[in-house]
Amino acid sequence: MNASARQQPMILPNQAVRVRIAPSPTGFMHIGTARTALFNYLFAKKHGGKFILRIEDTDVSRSEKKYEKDIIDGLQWLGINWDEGVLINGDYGPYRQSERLEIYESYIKSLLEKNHAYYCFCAQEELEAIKQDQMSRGERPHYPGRCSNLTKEEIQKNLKIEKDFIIRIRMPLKKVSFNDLIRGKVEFDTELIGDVAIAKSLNQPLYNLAVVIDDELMKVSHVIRGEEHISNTTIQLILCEYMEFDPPTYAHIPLILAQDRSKLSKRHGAVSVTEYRKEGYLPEAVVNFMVLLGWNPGTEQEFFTLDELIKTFDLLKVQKAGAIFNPDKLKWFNSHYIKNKGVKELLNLCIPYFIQEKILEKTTGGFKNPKTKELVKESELEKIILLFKERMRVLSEITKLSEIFFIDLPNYDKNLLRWKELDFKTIKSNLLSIRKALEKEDSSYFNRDYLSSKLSEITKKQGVGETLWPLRVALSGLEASPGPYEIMDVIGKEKTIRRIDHAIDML
RNA sequence: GCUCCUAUCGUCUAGUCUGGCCUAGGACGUCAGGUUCUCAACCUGAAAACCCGGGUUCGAAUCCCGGUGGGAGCACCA
Repeated sequence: MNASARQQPMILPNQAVRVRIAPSPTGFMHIGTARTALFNYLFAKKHGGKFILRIEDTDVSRSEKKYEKDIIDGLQWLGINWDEGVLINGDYGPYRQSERLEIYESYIKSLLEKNHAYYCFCAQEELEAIKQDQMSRGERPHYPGRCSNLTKEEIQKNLKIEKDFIIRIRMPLKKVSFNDLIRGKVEFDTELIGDVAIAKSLNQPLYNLAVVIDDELMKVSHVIRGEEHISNTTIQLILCEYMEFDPPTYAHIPLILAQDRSKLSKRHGAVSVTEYRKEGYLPEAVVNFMVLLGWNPGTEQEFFTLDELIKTFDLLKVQKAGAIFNPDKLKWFNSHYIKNKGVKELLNLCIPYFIQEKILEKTTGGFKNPKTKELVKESELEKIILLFKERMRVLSEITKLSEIFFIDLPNYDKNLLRWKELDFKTIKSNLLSIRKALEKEDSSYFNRDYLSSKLSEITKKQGVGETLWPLRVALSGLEASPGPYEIMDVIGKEKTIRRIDHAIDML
């Protein structure tokens, strides 16, 4: 590939940009599909074009409504909104292939009439055997063309006895090339492909046929899709030729790879957008992360809003090699966006996790702790959120992190109260003096800054680590937690004293 | 196996078209230090790459040739 090949005109003259994402609802939306959708969306918006969502559900046995819903929900959640397509409609619908069957039928008939396609009555098992044989001889497996020259009578006879058939394209022998926006000139020899199947019956098109017809009818100008479709392009180009369609401009984007460099799939863990959403990733983070897999603006900017991306995105700067999915970087983006959220918004995002883990229960006025039966004020929850804003990488972590605020007394080994080599006697007396000082304070003054200044003298006298470590452990029961003043601020005077007493009792 | 695509730190990448500003820049991660009662956050620093071999040139990550590695596709799935 040379650079000059990439300097193709991006937009054909006098042609409106119309792109699409065409997922098949056979599984939860893959992160790769989401990224392809994003690239299409950005390209459309950048060029003032339209972005279409088309559902490719021609395979009835594998398609399910719940997956279609997942795809729709996922795109909406990410903020990748389509201008035309399912749910929205438009001038070129319907946008579900299963609702376009009669459209395909006329094209299939016409291909048959023009002898560009033919009926094939070969049995599947037979074909499978041929394929195995070809593979063993080191050939690329392809249909040998046995039914390509059946007479009209033979065909009629077979149809009459209702012999199973499929429809194959009559592949011309030639070299087919196209100019890929990302890869430059790509060339294939049709001989290696053979007469592939394009329909299961007159109104059951297969993928290659259906895409071509829909892209034509929906006036799709640019097909931006995953690299795995490069070899399909040849078949689609021939179909365009046969049906006298003007083919779209192609751009094949690199794949998202797993750690082992193979195509990212379910066996590698979470691959669906829904999974990330459930775990508590923010859509901003997912979008920001995805766009940088295989593309970058050439500047050192790392954080982008969708609007900034629309301005900056450039298809020609998309990488050609696959990009490994790096979960650490996704988390890093996520924690960045969490840190930049307002408390109220963040709280609302976290509440479902509290409820799911049965830490909070909805009541008429607000929330209640189902274990202690206490009411939990929103202001208290906000304080908690504030404490963990910089500590959580994904929202679901909030429940585990904030556990100590929803229990009666922490449970821990008394050795944890030990600061360095300090003996239990000193620890006990240090805690006692703190307790004494706190006892005098009015509970309404129990906030972090006030307490910190009030206790600073004792702390200095007894030693900072010598005082604060046991105090913090007494309050949290944890080796790592927010600071003692912060905890006291949240739990208030009464609970603070109780937890300190609990520690003293243990010693 | 065959066809196509592809190649800069462990990972995402800048730089390649238009050779010198590259003793190769940034980010994630890792490590060390600072801050600090702990953790996180934050700050500072470090280690870390031009796939290999030839050629062209005063000069190559960048241009040319030849290897090698990696990936995808090869369905009556999409």
